[in-house]
Amino acid sequence: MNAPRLITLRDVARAAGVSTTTVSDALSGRGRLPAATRERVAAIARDLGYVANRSARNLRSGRTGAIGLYFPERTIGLEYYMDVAMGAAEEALAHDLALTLIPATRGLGRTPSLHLDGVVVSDPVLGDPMLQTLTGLGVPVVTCERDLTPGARHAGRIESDHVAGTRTLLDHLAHHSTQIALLCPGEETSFGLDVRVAYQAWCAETGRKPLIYDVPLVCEPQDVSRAVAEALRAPGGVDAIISVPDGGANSAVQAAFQHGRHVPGDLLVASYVDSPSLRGLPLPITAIDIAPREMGRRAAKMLADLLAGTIAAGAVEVLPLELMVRASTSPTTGR
Amino acid sequence: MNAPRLITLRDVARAAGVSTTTVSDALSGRGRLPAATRERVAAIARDLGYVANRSARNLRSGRTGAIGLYFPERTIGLEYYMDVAMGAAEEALAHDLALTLIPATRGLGRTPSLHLDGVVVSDPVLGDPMLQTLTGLGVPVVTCERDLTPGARHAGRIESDHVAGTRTLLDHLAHHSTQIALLCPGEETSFGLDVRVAYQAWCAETGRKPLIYDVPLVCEPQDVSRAVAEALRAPGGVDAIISVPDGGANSAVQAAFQHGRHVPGDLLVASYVDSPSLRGLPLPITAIDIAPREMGRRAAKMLADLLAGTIAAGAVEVLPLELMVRASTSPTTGR
DNA sequence: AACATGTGCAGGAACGTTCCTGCAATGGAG
DNA sequence: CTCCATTGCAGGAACGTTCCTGCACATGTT
Repeated sequence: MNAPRLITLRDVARAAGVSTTTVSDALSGRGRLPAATRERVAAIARDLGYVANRSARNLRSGRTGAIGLYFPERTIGLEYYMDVAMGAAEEALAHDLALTLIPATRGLGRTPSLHLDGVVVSDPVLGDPMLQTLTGLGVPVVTCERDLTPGARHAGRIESDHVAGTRTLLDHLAHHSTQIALLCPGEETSFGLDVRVAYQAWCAETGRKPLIYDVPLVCEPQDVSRAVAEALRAPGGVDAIISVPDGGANSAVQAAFQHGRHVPGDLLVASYVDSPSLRGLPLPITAIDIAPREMGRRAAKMLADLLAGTIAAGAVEVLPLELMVRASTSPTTGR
Repeated sequence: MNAPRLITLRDVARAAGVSTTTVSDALSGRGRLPAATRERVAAIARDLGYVANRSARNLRSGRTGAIGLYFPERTIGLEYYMDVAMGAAEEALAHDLALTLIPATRGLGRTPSLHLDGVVVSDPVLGDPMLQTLTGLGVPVVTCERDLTPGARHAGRIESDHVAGTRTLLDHLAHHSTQIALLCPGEETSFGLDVRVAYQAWCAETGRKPLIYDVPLVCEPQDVSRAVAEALRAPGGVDAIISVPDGGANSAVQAAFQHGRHVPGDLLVASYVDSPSLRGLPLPITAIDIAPREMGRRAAKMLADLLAGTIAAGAVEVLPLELMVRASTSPTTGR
């Protein structure tokens, strides 16, 4: 029942007739060894089924071998973060790092000690106390999207061009609509802020009146229903609605039905954030694919590169967005 | 920029004028030490801000300090697993364990080495090659729901009584309906199997004809739409539909609308798996709350207890289910 | 007084790596 | 042939913890 006494460096060294130093160097690519020796040792290690003990390696090298992932808790829109998490986990594993989930420590009495080499924060929310905790760890932080906290400086960032994304979506909707309402979370995230600002700028340029309806970041379906009801009462009417949060568009469509509107006949509905649940509905919903899996993947890769010293702190990467046009905004083709 | 040379046991020992052994014993509760000494040492350690080095502890004790979480990849229904993950992460942290996400290693060339003290598998799927990989790690495995693999024996299990849950939901629907269709995934999971079997038994007892329509475990909205269309064509008609997968009920309602049916007026729709997105829709959908967060929490706790030796292998725990009656199955109160 | 028993702690060997240092052998330049 | 640089490897000290062993002292028992 006990662990079957794993193979160590020393075992490999004995089998190869060399020192542990040589084995370590051969496997890691360090030291001055001819290729022949490296290969011979590597072959023996493989045959013996040697796998390096992580705790020993970590102890010696002062690492923990793990990076953390933190994101705000939500009751809807979790598909996005799930994808981010899976992308990050895959990429981390490819770099020999474990991806550790960091729960929001609301109820915990003592602050648990987090032993991590770095942290990925997906969608930092202004005022979230965990942000301070995590940056206080003294390890590199890579954020997905910008951290709006004044003076916040992180080791790296992946971001999407939400200004461009918003404009693309608006331009698309403008083909068949004139009054476009935006159901948007507040300015606690760079995401919400950018979409808002881009929307306002676009409205100003095209001479339209901006119609923004707040929905909370932690957005429940009833919040969307309420916002839709309000939007439909707008003076001058509304002939298109963008629901920004992931998953909100379903509720928006249903709410519109309840108010006697027909999508896409006399009302276009789009989501800003795409998600699998929007794709195959009886009425598929137009959205922007913000590639969450790729987001997680890139963030983990950037963190791994920062830790390896391959890249320097302050890196920023921009992820492309893609507009997915579907039936909910195609009045001519939609039935 | 370098790590600020953390406080070690030796530092505390020097400050307290004792040996490292004494400090280690005092903090861990081992050894023969009077309470006075323990408290004095603990106070000094606290003052110095001592936090134990995990790698060293792990190396010495042969642990990794981390447990893994694995679940099948899905394109819908991720909210459930997200909740499981968060519950598990919280509980793990409370036991000083890190919760590591295990991605399905489809594309990875080499099998990455997983260094874990134990694994939680949420919803083992029959035939999933990862199951073998994970049990092959030689560490305790706790499953959420049963593993249907023949001969599979795991260290522990948390399960829900889906037979009881299914009967409760069916009894509820029977008040206002006679022909109840079931949109159910196959028998690769104990969950799908139990719901199916319970449904068939209930139908036999109540003298009804079972109407089962397969939907894949990895269930896209169009799968649900197709199944609904088929169900509505059933000879003798259908006046209630249960969509088993998380998130599928939304699509079912929409599909029913498209076929000219009114929910809950002339068709009741329920989900088996509850999720936040069902709760606050304009038409809230009846479902069984299977408490995913608690599921994750319990699984992590059981694994931690197994590792600590507090409980013995073979433990099984059953989680209560709760029927959440909402408007989609209340033809009298629903508008 | 002699002896067992228990208490309070210290010493030091591991755990499996990494990496710094050192030393023989080799090879070319003078 | 001598000298120095380079190559190929070995020795061994850390990293910070746990835990086995042992020693001194105190307290009871005959």
